[in-house]
Amino acid sequence: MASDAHEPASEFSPPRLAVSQLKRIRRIVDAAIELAEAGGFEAVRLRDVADASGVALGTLYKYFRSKEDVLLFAVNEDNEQLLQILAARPPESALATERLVELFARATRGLTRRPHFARAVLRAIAASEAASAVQQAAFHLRMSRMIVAALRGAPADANTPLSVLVGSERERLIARVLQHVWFSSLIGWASGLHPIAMVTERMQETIELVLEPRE
Amino acid sequence: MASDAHEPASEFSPPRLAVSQLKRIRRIVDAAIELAEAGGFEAVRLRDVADASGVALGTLYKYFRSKEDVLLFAVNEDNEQLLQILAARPPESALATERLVELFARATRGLTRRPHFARAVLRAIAASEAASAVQQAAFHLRMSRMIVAALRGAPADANTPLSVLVGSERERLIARVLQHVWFSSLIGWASGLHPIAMVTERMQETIELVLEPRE
DNA sequence: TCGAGAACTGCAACCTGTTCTAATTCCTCG
DNA sequence: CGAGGAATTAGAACAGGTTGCAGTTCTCGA
Repeated sequence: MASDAHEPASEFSPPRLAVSQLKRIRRIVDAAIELAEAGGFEAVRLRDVADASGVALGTLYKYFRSKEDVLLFAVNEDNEQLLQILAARPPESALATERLVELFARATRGLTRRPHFARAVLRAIAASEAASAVQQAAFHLRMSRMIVAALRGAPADANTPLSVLVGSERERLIARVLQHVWFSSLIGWASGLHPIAMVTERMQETIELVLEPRE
Repeated sequence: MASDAHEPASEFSPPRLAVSQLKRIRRIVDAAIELAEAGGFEAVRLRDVADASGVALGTLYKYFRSKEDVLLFAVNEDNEQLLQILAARPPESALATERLVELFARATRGLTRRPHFARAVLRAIAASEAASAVQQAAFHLRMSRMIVAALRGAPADANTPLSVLVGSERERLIARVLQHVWFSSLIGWASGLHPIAMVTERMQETIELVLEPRE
């Protein structure tokens, strides 16, 4: 099923791509991001993406399986960047709960700074098929790494490959729970269930519930 | 935006529908469920749904805004039934954690008994627009009620209207967190990220993390 | 340098969600 | 009963994701 030429820059298949091809991919992704920023998921019409990036529709489909795939790729880039930033400037508070709250506040702000784009990628994540599971997993592993780092008050390690698991059993459990709540809250925001501020607020409550002993 | 004739049986607009109309809706929903059970989200082609239920496409669109809307309606029915069952036969364990684990085990089993249908509705939930937020909210409120009941070891109340909030602040927080984790895990399952057994396992871990004092 | 094969292009075609329309049927109220 | 309006129908039409194809261009190894 999962073939060879697909999934550019995936951390799993060695990139046998010429520079010109990488540039094409870049243009495709950039065009998709731009359209998504302007009008969300529906505004990303692949015909337009192809046009804007000076590429034929067929070429686009050579590199990406679907519309979701393009957006998933974009959000993974974003997320990778977040990891880099957090590695460089970790949350500074002395309290684990505060560090986590800050982590999620930053992540949420980073994502929803471009609300249309954020809604678009959330929709792409939620609707993605098994074929794109790899992308999802990468995102997940990256977030876990950041959460564990925040729990420990250590800077996140942006260099070791994602396949290396980090953290104790309990730390990984907490990381999973927080990610689930975050993701699900974001979906709720994207569906118009609640405003964005509530996402951060919910994360704060959740972090306190999970980390602090019962009152 | 939200108009009048839309959203049959919604708990918000008084049902001014003739019996014949209710029957049409029933046939539509049943046909959609059947197709979803057979082949998942993509197999629910609205032309086929209309055909199978002996209704014109236009009529279908008179009662439902979109494909997602039909599936959302179906899953809400399912969920309503779960609430009824739980009201009649609540989890029996003496321990709150065990009652919750059982609640989610039952809910998960009930949903994924028909895996294709489950994937279809999860996709519908995740991708739904603001227009369907009402349906989502109803689902959420119903789940909250069941969770709070399980926390207390009391039978769920299936009769008071959903608009009445139940539980203390803390109980509602726990209910939210558990729902988020559940939903997000299910999405992960639906995307092929992990097997269904893992959903139940993750719920168990999460419930213990949230309810039991730190080790 | 040359030729084979891969990459790319432009474009048409297909599918399915969604919308629209012009008839037709049904129901209700006077 | 009869008229008017709502509900329904069949079917066309439109949009955008996805696929397929025939021809052109690029690239790379011999």
